[in-house]
Amino acid sequence: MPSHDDIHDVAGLAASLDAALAGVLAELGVEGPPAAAELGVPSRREHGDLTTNAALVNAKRAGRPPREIAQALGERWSAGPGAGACARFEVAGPGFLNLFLTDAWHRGALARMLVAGSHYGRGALPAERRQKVNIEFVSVNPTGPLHVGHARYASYGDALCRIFAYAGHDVTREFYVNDAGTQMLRFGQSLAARYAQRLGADVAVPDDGYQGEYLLGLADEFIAEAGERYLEAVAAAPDALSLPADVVAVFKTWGRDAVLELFRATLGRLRVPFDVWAHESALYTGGEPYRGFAGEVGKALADLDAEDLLYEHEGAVWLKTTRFGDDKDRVLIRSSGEATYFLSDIAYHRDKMDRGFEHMIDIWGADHHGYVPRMKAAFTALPPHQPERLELIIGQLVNLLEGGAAKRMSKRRGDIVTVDDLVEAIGVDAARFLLVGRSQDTTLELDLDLAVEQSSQNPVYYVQYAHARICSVLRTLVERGGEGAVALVDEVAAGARGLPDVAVGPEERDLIHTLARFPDVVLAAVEHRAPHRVHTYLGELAAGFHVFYRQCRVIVDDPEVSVFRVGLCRASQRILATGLDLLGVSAPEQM
RNA sequence: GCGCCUGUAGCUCAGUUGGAUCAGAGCGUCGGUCUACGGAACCGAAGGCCGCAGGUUCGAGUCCUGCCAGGCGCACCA
Repeated sequence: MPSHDDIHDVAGLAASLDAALAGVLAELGVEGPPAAAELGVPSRREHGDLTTNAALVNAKRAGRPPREIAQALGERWSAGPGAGACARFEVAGPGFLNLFLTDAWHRGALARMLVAGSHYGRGALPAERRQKVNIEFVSVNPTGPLHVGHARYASYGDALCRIFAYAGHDVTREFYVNDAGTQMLRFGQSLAARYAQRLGADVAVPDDGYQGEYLLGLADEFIAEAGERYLEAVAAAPDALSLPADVVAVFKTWGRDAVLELFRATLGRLRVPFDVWAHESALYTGGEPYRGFAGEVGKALADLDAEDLLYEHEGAVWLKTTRFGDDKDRVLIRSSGEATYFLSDIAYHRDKMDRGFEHMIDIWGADHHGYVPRMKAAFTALPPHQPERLELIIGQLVNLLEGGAAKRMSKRRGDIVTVDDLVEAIGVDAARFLLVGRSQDTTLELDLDLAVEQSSQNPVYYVQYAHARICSVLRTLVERGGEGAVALVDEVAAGARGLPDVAVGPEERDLIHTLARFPDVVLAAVEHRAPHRVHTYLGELAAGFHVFYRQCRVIVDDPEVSVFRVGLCRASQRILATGLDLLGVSAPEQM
């Protein structure tokens, strides 16, 4: 929906400047297209409404002083495509071109935003850059409740998905369930032990099992469903570790499904939905076995064998990951005959490629970053050998403080602060805004006591307040008989007319500039995989609105001024709501 | 020892991927503002050699190198 042919949005204006620049350079006899320049809103009002470094960037190739090129560009643009938009221009500093735009341009820009409504900036990604993308995140093994660390990745990943989709990508959100392997075995054994304990038998939870109390609750649920049917079998074993596989399997499977239900509920409360729940265990079933493994795992082994990348050593089967930059080769099949986690992970990514994703993103915690080189190597080893299609994003950890001291969490000890605890304490909106407010590259300091104590001054309320305030103003306007102004703005939004011909004041101008940046912010957030940019932007937009609001009354006698300001309110309201939604935060109409 | 991330105001963090007073925001502290549409707001002050030292160029918080400090990793665990 983005049209780059209208000068009343920044992208369109940039295109018209590019055209003028090309003309200037052509006159100077420069071959080829101009170097990419930046067009942005300067931080200082004196520097105009928009400013570009186009002359600076192209001066070297043109062999002329930057200021001279800027002057020529300004003249050519203001006389040509910029005729109605340019009030005046200025060549500044080493060669910046500062553009001072007319009130008419600002009104036009605002009108365009109103027409776009809650879709302003949607589809900002050019068609050729849109892809079918799979984003996998959280992906924790289903052995216990989600903790605040997971909440960060969940919030980050979900926001990234929303922003990708908004910008134009076709996004699939995926949760990989690690329900095979040793950890699940321990989990099943632990649950069996708790089950027996609840029924009066003396079976200990394995030392390296899951000690958390939540297992008692799960055991009770299990008893409610299955009764004492398995008590004899469990109590007969000398200890939980030596339980027969078929008995453990019952607890493993039931427990997994129960925990996954908890995940769904918790993530649902956090507003983090998933399209696909991919089970590791499912990778081992179906089709003809290869090297003793069926399903996707067998296919992966066959593929790697065909590339001549497997070998046996000390009873284990290894993959030559060193061929692709890893420090050492890695085991795929242990000497015991069991698959490693690495093997199923390879099979899993192979399957993702099979499912036709052009681009795949995995979001991992920093504690897994040592795993990156081997995963990259394995992915490169698999046909069609396109490592750039797999992107591994490493998110830094959450540092939990309690009483000013670092708190260490351990799921096996059962000593954790859960996502539900956090949401219960400060609410979903505050939690999500907090968790997604910082770059994923930096460790997040989370002082729970402080978060609870200060939740009422969480920055999220500043942004939400701006939205609620606008809703309130518009309500009041209607109550006082101002439906006419609202109706006129509706007509502008429908594209039926323009905004009235009023002068645009400095605060109004600033607010329009900020609003106009939104599509660029969305693009930058996609480009850098950085939802926190939307977070930062929303703070600036809310501030800009509050300043405008303080200075400019919306409900005034002059109907034209009123309509224009209602338009400004409406556009701000829409963009605030859209931006908040991209972060999974609500935009309340009153607080 | 090797690898990844981080080091900006008292605290928590931005800084549009090299641009102009670029030293920024929020919180905290101190002081102001509206008898009008929501004061969860607005305005102002104090507070920083952007970890340290070199380098690259018209120009560096941003890029390169070397140190220093913190976090996280370096399994036939996941």
